[in-house]
Amino acid sequence: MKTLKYSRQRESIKEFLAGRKDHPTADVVYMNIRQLYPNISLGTVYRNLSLLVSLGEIQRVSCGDGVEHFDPNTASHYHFICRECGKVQDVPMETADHLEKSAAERFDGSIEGHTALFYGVCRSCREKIQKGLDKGKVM
Amino acid sequence: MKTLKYSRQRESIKEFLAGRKDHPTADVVYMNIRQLYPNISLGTVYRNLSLLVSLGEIQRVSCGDGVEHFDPNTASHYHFICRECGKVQDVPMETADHLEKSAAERFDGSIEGHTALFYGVCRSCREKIQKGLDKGKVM
DNA sequence: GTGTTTGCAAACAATTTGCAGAATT
DNA sequence: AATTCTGCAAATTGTTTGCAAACAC
Repeated sequence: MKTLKYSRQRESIKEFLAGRKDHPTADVVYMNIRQLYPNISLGTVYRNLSLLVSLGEIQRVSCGDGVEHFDPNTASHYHFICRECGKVQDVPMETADHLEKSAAERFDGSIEGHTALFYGVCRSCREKIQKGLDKGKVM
Repeated sequence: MKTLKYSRQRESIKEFLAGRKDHPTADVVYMNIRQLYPNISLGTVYRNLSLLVSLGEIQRVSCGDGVEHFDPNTASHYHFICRECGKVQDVPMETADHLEKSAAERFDGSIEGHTALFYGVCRSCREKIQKGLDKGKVM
């Protein structure tokens, strides 16, 4: 049988994620936790993130950028990825569950759920681009 | 300047993809093209797939299974991934573009597009499960 | 003490890249 | 002849795993 034992590393990973509004990658988690526990290893971060996902305490978010992101909110919701900085954030809107009905009508298999990903440019990147263009046009 | 030269390998990759209703991975493309051109290398397959994507002739589809899939249909549409066999297919329904308006109202950044991914069990896996047969992963 | 978790390094899987030779124009 | 494309192998990147020591209960 497998009981769960306390680990300060795991605790701090949970805390760190909970304190973010975006959804960092394992490496970003690692870089940050290292401030507090300089000896933590990347393997431990990966192991704990996977454990937390399978415990249902956090959610793994894949968005096609080749890296997994982690979200402390396990409720079903939509995400946004910025094509400039790659940051992944929540989109605070209702999920369109009626889409699953439409899909089921037109698809020959059972639909169990869906995800949606919006992409574009986030606010801070939009601002940076505007400033960068202005400064860049110094001829 | 970079002109494009003919290559039978690239042609056969395009043909192979066009003849599939599902969206294979680079490795599956490789395995299949190898029947025709036994000396083709995986690197060439990857290079051509990337080239075709950047030419806008095919589409790259990421669906969180850790491998990229390739779709000969470049129009915006939704996908389905089977949690049993991993096969990725199209869902022939209209895209819900009004979602982008909703998202834009609630999100502080510019929304340029969206994708949706449905998941569940495809027909052939459902049948196999009912029969109790073994199932292999087809990516 | 028993079982879980850690740090480290090595292993892995998917994809990319450097290079010399082959193919296309 | 000039470029582009290929096959091969090595390199990269993100993630997982084996193991002995450290930690929690």
